[in-house]
Amino acid sequence: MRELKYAILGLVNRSPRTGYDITKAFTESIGNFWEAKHSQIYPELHRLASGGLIEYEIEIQGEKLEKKVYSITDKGRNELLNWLLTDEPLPPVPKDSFRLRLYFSENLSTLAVSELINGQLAKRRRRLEHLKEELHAMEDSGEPPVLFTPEFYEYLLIMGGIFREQAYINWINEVKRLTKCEETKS
Amino acid sequence: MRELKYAILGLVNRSPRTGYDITKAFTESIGNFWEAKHSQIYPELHRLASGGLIEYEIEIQGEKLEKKVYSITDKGRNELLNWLLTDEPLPPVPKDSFRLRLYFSENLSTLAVSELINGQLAKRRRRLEHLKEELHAMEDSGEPPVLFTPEFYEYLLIMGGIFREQAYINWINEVKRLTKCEETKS
DNA sequence: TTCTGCATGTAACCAGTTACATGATTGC
DNA sequence: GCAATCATGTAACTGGTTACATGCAGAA
Repeated sequence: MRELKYAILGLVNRSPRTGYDITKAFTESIGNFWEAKHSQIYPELHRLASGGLIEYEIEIQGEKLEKKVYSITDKGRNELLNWLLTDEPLPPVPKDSFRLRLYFSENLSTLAVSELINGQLAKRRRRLEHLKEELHAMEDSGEPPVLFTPEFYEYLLIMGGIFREQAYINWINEVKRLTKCEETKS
Repeated sequence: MRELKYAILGLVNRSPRTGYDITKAFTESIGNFWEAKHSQIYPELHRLASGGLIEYEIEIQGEKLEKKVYSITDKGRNELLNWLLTDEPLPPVPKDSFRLRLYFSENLSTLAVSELINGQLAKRRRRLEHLKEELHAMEDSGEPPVLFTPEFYEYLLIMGGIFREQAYINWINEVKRLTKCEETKS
């Protein structure tokens, strides 16, 4: 628990950045397995700063726009490393509302079920395509990522998203196959 | 949103049951994609009952133990069907703290990274084995589930869990392969 | 000058967890 | 008699979302 804390520590550990930068990061690569809105991030930054895990300098953009550029402290880096080394039990399975609907589909007509399934399939395919584009963008931009660098781990995590979404799609296809075996059996 | 509501409606729609029964269901098959504790379920049952979506009769167990057996009303069944037919955008990606740790593993030694990875792999394998046992238990107990029955959908959902966990394991194995390519390249 | 993006915050609410609290039943 | 399990609830808290609220900077 308290994992947003470590997500933020990990980001400001890579380089000093503003709350806005951090918010953006959660919509980019890291957003493939952790999301957070600015309304959660700003209060957390205040907590981390008052706990001495990060600190900030005010930078002026243009004439008078103030931005707070946060960087990690030794104490913060310590807590981050500590958390990275802790071994925790598997978290509960992710809640999944498509699965919940399918589970109760005994109440639907076969047509409605197939619409439910095909709708989900289309959305999952779109998500998969986005991830593949991200991966290809990384592969096209110069050398393959050097082992154990941030870019390397980013690459692995995008790959992880692709595996996850591909498996979801494979499962849905299997579901389609099984729900249609009366049609195809004849 | 408000999805616990529909999970409960779906269950009491299958057959009348107590809060305790519902709680148990969330630790069994449905627990592979939705979890809830009794402390969340009882208040929700009160809300659903006062909204007229379910109703209960008090049954006496033994001498004086009262249990409330809830059943669905027409209004409740209607809302359930309605929800089953609604099409919603994909929910945000599930939060995943192993992925978060791996993402920031640039701060770990290669040994620590491999411990992190192997620890996760072992836990995922155990979860996968449980799911496979559930599936085999279903397959062994008599006929294959009849299409479009609750048992059929339960079967599909356990299969879905297996696909999900298997993909996670496949990804971790790929990560292992990539993080060891210096060793194996020579 | 107008629109998009940069930048920071708070308040109210909702979902979910942990802990507290109690008591009956059944099988050994 | 004791332990496991059946049975139902509440309170305090944490994490996260939605909505409210404001204002500057840079580019067209």
